[in-house]
Order: sequence, then C-alpha cells, then structure tokens
Amino acid sequence: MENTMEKLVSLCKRRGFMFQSSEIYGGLNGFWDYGPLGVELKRNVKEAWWRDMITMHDELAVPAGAPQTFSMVGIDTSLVMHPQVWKCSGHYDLFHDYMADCRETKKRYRFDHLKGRWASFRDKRVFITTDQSGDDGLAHVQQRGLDHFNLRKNQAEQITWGTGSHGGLPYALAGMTITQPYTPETPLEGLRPITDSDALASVLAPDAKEVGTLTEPREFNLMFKTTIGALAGDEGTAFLRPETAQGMFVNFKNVLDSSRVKFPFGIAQVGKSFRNEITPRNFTFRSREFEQMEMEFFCHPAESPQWYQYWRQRRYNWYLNLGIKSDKLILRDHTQEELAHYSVGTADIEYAFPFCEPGSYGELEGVAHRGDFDLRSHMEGKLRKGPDGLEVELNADGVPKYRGSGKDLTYFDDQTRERFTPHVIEPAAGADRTTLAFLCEAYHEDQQPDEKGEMQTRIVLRLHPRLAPIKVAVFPLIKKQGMPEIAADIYRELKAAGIATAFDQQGAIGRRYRRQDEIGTPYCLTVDGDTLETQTVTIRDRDSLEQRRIKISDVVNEILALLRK
RNA sequence: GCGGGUGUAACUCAGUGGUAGAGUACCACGUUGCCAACGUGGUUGUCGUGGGUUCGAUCCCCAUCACCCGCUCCA
Repeated sequence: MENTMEKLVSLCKRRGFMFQSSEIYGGLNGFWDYGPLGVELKRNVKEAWWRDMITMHDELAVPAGAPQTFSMVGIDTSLVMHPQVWKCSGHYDLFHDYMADCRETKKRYRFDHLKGRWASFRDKRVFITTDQSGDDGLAHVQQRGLDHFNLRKNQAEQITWGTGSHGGLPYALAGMTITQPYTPETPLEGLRPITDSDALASVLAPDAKEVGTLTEPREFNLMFKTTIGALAGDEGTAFLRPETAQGMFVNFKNVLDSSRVKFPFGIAQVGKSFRNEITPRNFTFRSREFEQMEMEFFCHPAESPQWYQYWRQRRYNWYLNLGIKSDKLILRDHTQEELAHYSVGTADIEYAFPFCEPGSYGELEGVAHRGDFDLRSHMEGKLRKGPDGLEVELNADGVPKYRGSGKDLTYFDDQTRERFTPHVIEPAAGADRTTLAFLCEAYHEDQQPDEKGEMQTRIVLRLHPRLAPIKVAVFPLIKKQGMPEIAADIYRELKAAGIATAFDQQGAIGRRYRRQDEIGTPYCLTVDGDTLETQTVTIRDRDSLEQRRIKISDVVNEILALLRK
C-alpha cells in the first residue's frame, strides 16, 4: 500500500503511540518516545514474549518439536557492565569502525572492507582497491587496473601486480588496529587491506577516477561511552550495553548455582540497549536506544543443532500466532559469508515492512547458534578464529589481548559424569521493531457505510486482541435514561478484572466506534434502550462489525474468554 | 557522512515582505439515537531553532536541528 508508512507515523503521533524524543526541542535523531497507547502496545508485546518464554513454560512437559524438557528463567541485569565484558565479547573491537570517505565520489567505506593490490604499468604505480569481496573483488580490481592504465583486455599481462598477498600489516594511523585480522582463510585471495605503507596518495578508491581521493580513516564508536564516578578519566570509562545478552552470559554461573534450574535451560531478559547507529532510519526500526527481548539457551554441544532447529521454528511461529501473516514474514538462514566467525548457524526472522523494497525484508529477530564462544570468551579472554577453531587472541607480547574472568563457566552433568562448556542458542528479538511490525501488519483502511449509507474510508488497526492497548470500550448509546450509569458500572467491573477498558460517551455512537477502530480496540460494548429491560448489552466486533447481545452479568467472563482465544 | 526534498494548529495542508487561514480533530450547549449525523458557539500556533538583511521576516539570505527519499552503513 502506498504511503502506508507515512499514514502510520501520522496515526501514531495523532493517537499517542509514538512521539519523537524531545520533540519540543526539535527532536533527537535516533530516539523515540512511546505515548499512552504505545506504551501499552509495547508492554503487551513484551508480555506476550515473556509469557511464552517464562511464565507459561511447562518444564515438566516436552514441547512439540523440542528434544526434551528444559527450564526457563528470567533475569534483569544492569545497563552498564564491567568494561572487560565488552572487550572479551568482542564488541569493544568490533564496534570500533574506521570509515574513510572518497572526496571524489562522496562515498563512504568501512576502511577494513577496502582491499586491494599494487598495480604497476611502465613507471606508474597505483594501489587499486575494491569494496567487493571474494572473486568479484579480484575481478573488479583487475578490471579497474585495465581501465586506469587505459589498456585493452589482451594487454592485461602488461600490468605488474604486487606480490604482497597475505599478512598485510594493519593500518597503524591513529592507533587503529584492524579488528578482523587478515588470515589465510580470508576469501580475498590475492588482495590485502590498505596498510600504512600504502600511502593514501597512491590509493585508487573503488569508484573513483582519480588517485588519492580517500580521506584518512576516522573512528566511529558504536558503543555509547559514559563515565563512572564524577571525575572523568580513562579509568572511569564504561559503556552502555549494546546488547542484553552479555548479562545472561556473565550470570550463567549465578543462575546455575542459585535457582536449581535443570539442564538444559534458558535465561531470558528484556531490556534497553544502545548502539550509536550511523544512520538511524525508518521510524523506530533503527534507533540508537532500543529494547531487546533476548534469551540464551544453554545446552549440551551434541544436542545443540536440534535445539537450534527447535528455537528458530518456535520463534517464527510466535509471530504468526500473534497475527503476522506468513507471506510477510520469512525465516532466512544466513549465508556462510554473513555468519559471524563464531556462529555455527544463524537465521533471521524478517518482516516485509512498508519501507522495504518489494522482495526485501527488515530483521525482527536473529536466532543464532553461538557455540561455546560466549562462555569461553568470559573464561579465557577474547577469542578469534584460528586455524584449529577459536583461539585466544594474543597481542604482540604473546599474552591475551583481553583477559577473561578466569572463572569456571563449564557445566558438570551428575548423571553422565561429564564436564563440558555448554553451547548457546540465542533468539534475540527487537521489541521496538516487533512492535512496529505488529502496527504495520495491523494497519488497514476499508470502506464502511456511514449513517446515510455512503461509503467512508475507515482506518482500523487489526491488532491481535492480546496486543491491543485497549481491550474493550464501553459506551452508553445516549447520555440519558440511566445509560451512562450502567455503562460506568460495566466499565468499573471490567477494570476491576484487570482488563484495559475505555469509557466513552462523547459524540455520536458511530464516531465512537471509529475512534476505537483506529486504535485497535477489538470489542465495544454498548448500553442501549433494551439494556434497561433485558439486562443485556451489545458486543461489537472490530473486524466483522457484527453485533450480538450478551448479559451484563456475563460481560467480564465473555471478554476474558475472547482474549484467551 | 553525501545528494535531493520537507518543516505553518493535535492531524492533513493552503498562504503572504506588513506578526496567519481551510478541512478534520477537540470542547460546550441543543437536537438525534447503532457505525466518522446536524445546528450554534468556542479553544489551539513564538509559521522547527538561531542568526543576518530590512522600517518591518512565517516569506529573502546564512547556519543549525529534525523528518522523508536516494547513496553509504546496518557490526
């Protein structure tokens, strides 16, 4: 639907779902506030997740598709954690991006994505770069060489290519170290990163015609820095967490020792995270402060593939059960190239947002098989991929670059007398993205006749009743004959039962229905003339617009039953 | 970060070098009474923010912030 996003943003503002942060001061890029209805919607999303993960989990039964019974517990950890957490997790290095701009094309590149090779022709020597990877990159560089020296394809041999293939020295400007080391496994056979010996003046940028158009790489820190204690200084530097997951990993032993969880088990957490995104975009989809719903599932390495399959399917179904249509939601396995170096497998759950190109999707959740990377990192220190799997990254002196805690985070199975480091399956969902997806999915415009029988456009949010901010609205048909009083009694009865209820006696009845449609209220109760005689009210369904009569005494149970569906 | 566009009432938008309007919304009263009714009356803006030019700026100029689109990025 055209402009759906604009209409939705407008509706969110108008009816109090979401506002720009600090709006009266002109707003703040990448930050959003939830209004009175938005906070209810988002709470319901988080609550649905928490209920599914923790509250409703039956640890005595084997859920369909699961290998065996398991335990689930929740925690809530601090936003600021020991700085060493982020050094060992890899975020500290990885979230330092170095970017270089091309003065000619105005394009920006991640500096460590630029790879290239020296090319010489007669007395000219140029370091030709590409931002493409794999064989494409090599072909690109070769073609650029021909173009640059004005040669034909059959003259390709006249170019002399530099022999520096592997082991390019890290770029050393501004104390920068290449965060993903150039290892023999790197698929860019024959290409190497730009090193400080390649004077930038000799570098041909990937899309430039002239040589030497790249700026010095500049640092982008994707973690928010803060200071612990009143005095600023490096010793007090800490970071706002860029993910909630580390809270689970560092508390793995605490939970294990204190809660009598039965292995295997999951630890779940819902909470805020912060990433200093370069380009926040698309309403709340990519923001700098956001809320995550993450669960770390600890299991035996041998069973981890089954658990991975179980969780990716279960999480996908969660969205379907709450009303996302399957043709808008895909479960996409990461390609080998996309996989983080520690991950055995990762699948994204992605939704076709209105702002996505046809055929493309926006990520709601990643379900990752993380192996034993996280627990080992916090035992041994920051890990990286070596020839024989993960190994502790060492600095020039041969000691660990970032030391781990040294604490034993292995698990001992009493039954099998086996000690092992559990593997981790991580479903990590974005609460704000998910909330936005539910809103997008719910947004509908349809044609309904008005009082005179003329068709009018109706905006309706077809939210799942469990997610709707308001579950039921109570109206007196008119403001007399005792109707407001009866309606108020029903309203209070519903509120007392813990049901989010609205009361509205303002304006014509049709208008009141439409107001509720627009905010997604699934049911409306109307007290009318017959109520006084029959002790019944009408209940009207948001989507079908059908009405039926129910007894006032049954109202609460009826609504509860509908919400439980 | 680059390029283009936008910024006026709660929302959608019009408008002018002489400090602003429409529709919707909202409120009150009356009438009506089951799907955006009608009548009457009413409320709301530092015209995104800060400078400059000018006798005077919402309008022109500069800067800045935010949003949208494209590129880049999306760890």
